[in-house]
Amino acid sequence: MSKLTSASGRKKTADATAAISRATIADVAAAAGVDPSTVSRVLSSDPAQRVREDTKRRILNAAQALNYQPNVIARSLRAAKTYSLGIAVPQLDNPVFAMAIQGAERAARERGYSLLISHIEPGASDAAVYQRMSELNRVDGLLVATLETDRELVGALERTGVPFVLLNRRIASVANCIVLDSRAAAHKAVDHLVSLGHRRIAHLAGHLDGFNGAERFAGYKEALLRHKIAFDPTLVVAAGYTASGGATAMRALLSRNGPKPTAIFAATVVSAAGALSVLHAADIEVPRDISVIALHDSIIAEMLFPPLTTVQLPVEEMGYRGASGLIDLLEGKRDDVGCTLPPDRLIVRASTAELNS
Amino acid sequence: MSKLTSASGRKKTADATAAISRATIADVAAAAGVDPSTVSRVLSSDPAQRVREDTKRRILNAAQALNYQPNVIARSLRAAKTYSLGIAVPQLDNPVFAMAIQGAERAARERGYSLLISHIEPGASDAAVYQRMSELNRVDGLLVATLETDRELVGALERTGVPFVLLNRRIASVANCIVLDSRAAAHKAVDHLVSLGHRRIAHLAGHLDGFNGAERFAGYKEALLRHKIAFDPTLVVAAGYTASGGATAMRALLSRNGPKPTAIFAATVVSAAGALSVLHAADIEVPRDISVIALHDSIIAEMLFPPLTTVQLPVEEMGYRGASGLIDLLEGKRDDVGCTLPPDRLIVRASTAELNS
DNA sequence: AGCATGTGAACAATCGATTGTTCAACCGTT
DNA sequence: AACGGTTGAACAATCGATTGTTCACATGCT
Repeated sequence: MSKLTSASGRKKTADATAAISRATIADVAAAAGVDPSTVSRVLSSDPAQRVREDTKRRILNAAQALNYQPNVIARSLRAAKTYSLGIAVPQLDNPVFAMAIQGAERAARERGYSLLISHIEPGASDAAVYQRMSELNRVDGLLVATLETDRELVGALERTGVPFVLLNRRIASVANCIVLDSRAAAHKAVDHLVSLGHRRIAHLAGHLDGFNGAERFAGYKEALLRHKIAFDPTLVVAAGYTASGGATAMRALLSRNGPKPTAIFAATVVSAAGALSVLHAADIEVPRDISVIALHDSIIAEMLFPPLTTVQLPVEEMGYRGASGLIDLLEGKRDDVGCTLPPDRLIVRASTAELNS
Repeated sequence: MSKLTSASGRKKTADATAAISRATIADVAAAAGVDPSTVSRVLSSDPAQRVREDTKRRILNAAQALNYQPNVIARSLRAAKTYSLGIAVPQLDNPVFAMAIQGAERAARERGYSLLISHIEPGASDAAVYQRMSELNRVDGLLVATLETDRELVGALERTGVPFVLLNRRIASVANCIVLDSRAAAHKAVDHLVSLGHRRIAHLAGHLDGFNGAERFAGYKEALLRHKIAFDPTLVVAAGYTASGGATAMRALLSRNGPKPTAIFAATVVSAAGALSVLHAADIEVPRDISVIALHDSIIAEMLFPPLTTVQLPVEEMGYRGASGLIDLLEGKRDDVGCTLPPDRLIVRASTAELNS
């Protein structure tokens, strides 16, 4: 293919492989009888150059006839942009991450970007993952959504030289964070329990040294205060974000001295699931003997027994806003994209009930 | 390169932006005092060209000193390969898809490929998604894992001209399918129930016109036959792959005339979850009154009440094999990659028990 | 010594699209 | 009719890496 046979030469003989080797801009130019640069300017509607109406029409017709699609790779090389974003997640099977990815993918798709996914193996450092993604020049920006409370994370991210947005975690030195208003969500959950008459409300907390865990715990305390309920630290147990953590924490609560709580506010559906299994095993009936509510709705909530009352959080939208904001950043449309998303709504299922004193 | 300014020129002034603008092959060549083509041949250990040992050393040193990473985009343009695979999924929050993606990502990463993810919006045709991925010249191959029983799917895929591998679905005309041995898994599940003394075993089936639904149903029938249990069609209800489908099917089973089944074999954990909620509501205790087993283990199984006995299926490995095989295909290392993966093992939890007649 | 051979590395084209620059044709003006 | 100005489009360089070809020099041989 030494001498431009690629443009006209191929088109004539390539019917058999038409689906495989796509038309290039040179093919379109040849068909329209113009220079490739003119085609480029017409198709990207470059205002720096005027083009006669009928030339424009010829080009557009040729492009359509050949089903021309610009080659993203070539464009990327020239523009030094990949038109793709990277996201790395520690666990794909956690619905929270799944929904965040789904939102991010939607935003990327709408804006003509691709979403590149990477899994952070347990034990591996996420910094290494971001490093790899950026070193290969494969992404223009990174979405960062990890459970890890890594002090070095931000430093590592900045060293990659690639713009990034943090999801579901606020770090003081980083402006671009999209977070859920966990505090407001906690208020909503506690308000619901209080409205049902509960006052001895326990909290299955997340990681108290992490952003979300701390926020949810703070919201819990604030809500108690607002309802003039004394805060009892023995009613708070860290459960992490796993079912077994929730189970362990629930057992701790049950074996505690003093009157049993009449309601549980769990930081996540997953830990609530663990708690429910312990309650079943202890023959404590939900919601007759104890009410349970958790933050963040997911398909799992509906499947538990009893179906779990939750405060729904806009996780899909968090992913959407994160990706969309990151693209704004990359395209210079905005300088910072931080925002806090309020909880969606309370979804009352069968795990909470009026206190029967 | 008219006058090498890009190579040496930049390096001298770019300390501030060092992290952003990476070294190119021209930079390495300049530093080693050789031609870029020589650098390329040394770094890709091209056997077609011999290079003196000390030249080789100079180049390797320069590359290391500059922390040179080949630009994937440029390489892609030249090679007409993107070194990335696409995968499209209908629901990200279904753990089955999540695990398949995780496996695919692992394989891709190990082989130096990226995984590009796309979500198929409900109601949208997956064909359109694959079309889009391939049109943008963004992927070398596609992993196809959909629930849809789309007759036109294969045609649409072939029209993209991009090699593909089907996951979790066998289609006669397609050689490259990685599937789970649903039939063997069904045997395992039924065997377990029979070993506990059950003989009136109902089946919450998937979609009977889909590959997996049909296979699981066939396996169920075969296993019954092997145990000399008469097949009773009224004990089979299609439940699809949702919790509400499982609930509806379970209600149908309970309202059926004739003796109640003593055990349920559900095609999926999700439909089993729906069934469990109906059983709870009807005050039928599991496993005392009825045993329940489902195919494919997931984190959800552990969270249900009671924790669900399952036959674990190698879904992560399915994704791994799919991606790995697809790359073999692309690199000409293999011509076909079909395989059937046997079920992993039976995981006995609390939802199945000895029949107490 | 002279010619054929071989070795090591530079040269240059290429992938497909974008964009700064050049240039020819045409217009109206004096 | 000559000239300045505008318009429309071609020309050519570029992004970074790969690879077929060329070429200078050193070596071997008779």
